[in-house]
Amino acid sequence: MAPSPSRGHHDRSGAIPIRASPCHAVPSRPAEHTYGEVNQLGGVFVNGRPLPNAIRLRIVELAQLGIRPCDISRQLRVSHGCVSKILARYHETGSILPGAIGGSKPRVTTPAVVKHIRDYKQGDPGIFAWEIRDRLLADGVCDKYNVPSVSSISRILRNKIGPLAPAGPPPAALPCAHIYQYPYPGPAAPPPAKAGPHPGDTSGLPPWRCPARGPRRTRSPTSWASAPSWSRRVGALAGTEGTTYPPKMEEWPSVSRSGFPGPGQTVNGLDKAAMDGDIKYPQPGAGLSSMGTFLPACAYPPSSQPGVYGGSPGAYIASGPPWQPQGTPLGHHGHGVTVPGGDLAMAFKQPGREGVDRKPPSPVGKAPEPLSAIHGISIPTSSS
DNA sequence: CACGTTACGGTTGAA
DNA sequence: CATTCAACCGTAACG
Repeated sequence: MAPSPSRGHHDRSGAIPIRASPCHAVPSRPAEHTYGEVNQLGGVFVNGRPLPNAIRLRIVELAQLGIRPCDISRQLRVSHGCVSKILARYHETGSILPGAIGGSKPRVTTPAVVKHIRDYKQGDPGIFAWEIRDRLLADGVCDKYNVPSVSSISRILRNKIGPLAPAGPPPAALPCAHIYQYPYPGPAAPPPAKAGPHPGDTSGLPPWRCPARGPRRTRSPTSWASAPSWSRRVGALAGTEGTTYPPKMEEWPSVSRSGFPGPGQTVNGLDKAAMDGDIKYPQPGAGLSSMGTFLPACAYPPSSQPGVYGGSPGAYIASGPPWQPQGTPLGHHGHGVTVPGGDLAMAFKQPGREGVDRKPPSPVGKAPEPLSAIHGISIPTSSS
């Protein structure tokens, strides 16, 4: 079918000339073991999957240090579009986490909604689905974003209310708004939450922007930002107190949500282990230097993964793009170096830096300080 | 050259 | 259990 129905309107090049992996992994065989592809910058990525939180974090951190997006892009070997997107999101939501992937939107057909539909139907058996929809809106049961589609209502009528069965279980009457509650179950992590979303505390990142709270989106209702609730994977980091992590771990274990542990703490508990994992993830790249060593891995838990970034790092990591120009000097410090995200975060917390951070992409004039001071990253601002 | 935007191919997970 | 669908992803390329 149409590839991207909703999105496009203009067709850029029509056919994508080249895909990311110039050399080996031919796109034609996606599933097998092509878990890593190499982009034009030599960075490794997995098509369809979010970048590791560590990298996302790094992007934001570097930006806060005054590094220009283009330099961040080069340094981390992440496409500038991606850098741009992540930074933009961070500015807007305060979170570096990717949006919730997959699944469905929050169910609009909550018991309460179904109950109302049933009521409407019982009250007027001849009522049309669209009328029900209107009434849901009119009665405030739903708002325009939550209201079930006409087809959904039809289905509900057919499947759940078909025979006009007597009302079922007492649905908690929750106005649509409640649908969007944060379900975070997290038994494991006692949410520091209420405490106070202070900048810098658990969130780790110095929000140079206030934490995303409250309605702020301008995009589609379901988009990431608005995604507070159902996107269980989102929002842990920045400003939000999410704290509960999906047991699935299918996502990124520590780095992200643990939120860059503050100063001196063991990173929440998983740190060590998680870090270990990180260590195994070598980045082909150069610029990352010490960073590179611990970055991504965290994201890809070896064994538990269904198959994705599994097992051998080697498989995932292209040993380096053939065309890879530089041979990083920083290449590898022993793997022991890993500076957990926490360090970086701490670095940020330095007083004084704050002033600078607020800088959006453009103004930045100069990098205030050589990152090297922080973690030995050298920024080739002049590379080109 | 920098960077915002978007087509595209991809993954994910609820329905 | 397999399929469908709609969300998100990052890259590459356009502008």
